[in-house]
Amino acid sequence: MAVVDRREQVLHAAAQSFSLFGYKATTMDQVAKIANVGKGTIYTFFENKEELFDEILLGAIRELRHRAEAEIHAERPFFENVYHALDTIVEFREEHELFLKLSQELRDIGTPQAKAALFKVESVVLQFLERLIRESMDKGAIREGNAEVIAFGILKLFIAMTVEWDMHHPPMRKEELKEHIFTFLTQGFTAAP
Amino acid sequence: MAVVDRREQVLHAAAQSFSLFGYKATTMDQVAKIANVGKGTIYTFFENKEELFDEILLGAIRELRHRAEAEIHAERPFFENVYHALDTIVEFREEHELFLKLSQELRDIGTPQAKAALFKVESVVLQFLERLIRESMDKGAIREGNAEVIAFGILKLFIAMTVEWDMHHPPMRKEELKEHIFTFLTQGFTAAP
DNA sequence: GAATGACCAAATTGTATTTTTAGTCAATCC
DNA sequence: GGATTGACTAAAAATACAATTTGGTCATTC
Repeated sequence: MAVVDRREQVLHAAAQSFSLFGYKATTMDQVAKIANVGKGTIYTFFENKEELFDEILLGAIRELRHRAEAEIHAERPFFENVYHALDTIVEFREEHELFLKLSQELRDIGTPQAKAALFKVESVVLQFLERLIRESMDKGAIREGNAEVIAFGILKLFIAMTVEWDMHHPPMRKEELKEHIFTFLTQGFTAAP
Repeated sequence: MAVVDRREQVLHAAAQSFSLFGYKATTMDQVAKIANVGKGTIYTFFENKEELFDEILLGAIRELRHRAEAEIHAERPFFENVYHALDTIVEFREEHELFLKLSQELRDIGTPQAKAALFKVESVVLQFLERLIRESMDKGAIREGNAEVIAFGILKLFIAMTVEWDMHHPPMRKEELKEHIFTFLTQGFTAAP
C-alpha cells in the first residue's frame, strides 16, 4: 500500500460524485479532481465508468442488506421480521443520497444505468425476502407456497402502501401502515366469525 | 340531426386515430380527413384537442366500468367479486387499443396527456373497488377498515402479480394467480393451526 | 347558418456546429 | 522500472438555428 491509498481515494470521490450528481452527470474528470488523482489513475483500478459505478453500487447494496438482516430475529414472528426489514429498507432507500439521485435520474432522463442499478437493488431485496420466506416455511412458521411470487407480492404491496401512496395522499401513520400490512399478511379481510 | 351525423363521424374518427396513434401523434387534420369533414367542423363540436380526447377516453372508461360492474354479484363472496372484476379490468386494459397505445406513449415519450389519462383510469378503478369494499363492509361480509387504503393495496397487489410479474417472468397460470390473491385477501400466511 | 380550408403563431423536428466526455498512451516522476 | 499523469482523440451530447408541422381561427362558400 502506497503512502496514500489511491484506490480508496478514487472510490471515495466516486461515491461522493455519484451520490451528488447521479450516474450521467458524474464525469471521470470530476472524480479524478475530487480524488486528487490523474484521470489515468482511475483506469488502473477500474476498467471503465460503469465498473467504477458498479463498485459504488455494490457497497450501498451491501449496507442495505446488512441493515435489513439486522432486523431479522429468529424468535420474532414472521410478520414482525418482514415488516421491520421492509420498513428499514424503504427508509434507507429514502435516506441514501445515491438511491435518491438514481431514482430522480431515472424519472427525469431515464438513464439506462440508473434503471439497471435500481433493478439490481430490487432484485437483492427480493432475494432477501424470498430467503426469509423460505426459511419461515421450513420452520413451519407460515404456510407453504411459491416463495418467489409471495416475496414479489409482499414487496410490491409494501412499496404501494408507502412510497406510492404518499405520492397522492398525506402519508400514512406508521401504526396504520403496520396494521394494514398485518391484515394482508396474517388474516386477510374475511369477517371475524 | 343532419343527413349524416357529423359529430358522430368526428367521434368515430377520433376514437380510431387516438387508439391507433396515441394522443400526440393524432393530428386534428388527420381526424378531419378520416371523418370526411373540414377541420373547422371539429371545433364546432369540441373546444380543442384535449376535450375531444377526453370524450373518447370517457367512452372507454364507461365501458371499462360497465364490464367491471357486470362481474359483481351480490350473492357471490367478496373475494370472488374482487378477483373477477380485477381480472376483467386488466384484461380489458390489455385488449383495448387505446389503453395499450397510451401506456406505450407514456413509456416512450412521457406525453402528459397520456399520463393524466391513465391516472384517470386508475382513479376510476380505485373508486369502483372502494365502493365494492364499502358495501361489503356494510353487509358485514368483510372486516371494517379504511376502504380507500385497502382498495389501493388490493389494486397494486393485483397489478403486481399480473402486469408487473409478467414483465420479468413467465406469466402465471390463472389458477395460481387466483390462489395467491386469495391467500392475501382471505387468510394471510399464518400457518394452519 | 353550418361547413370549410387557407392561414397564422407556436411548437416541434431536423440539421449543422460546437462543446463535452470516456477512454488512451507517450511522457514524466519517484 | 513500475506507478502516475494529463494532453489528446473519437464519439457523444449539447447548442443554435432553419425548416416543417400542428392546433386553432375565421372570412368565405355552400
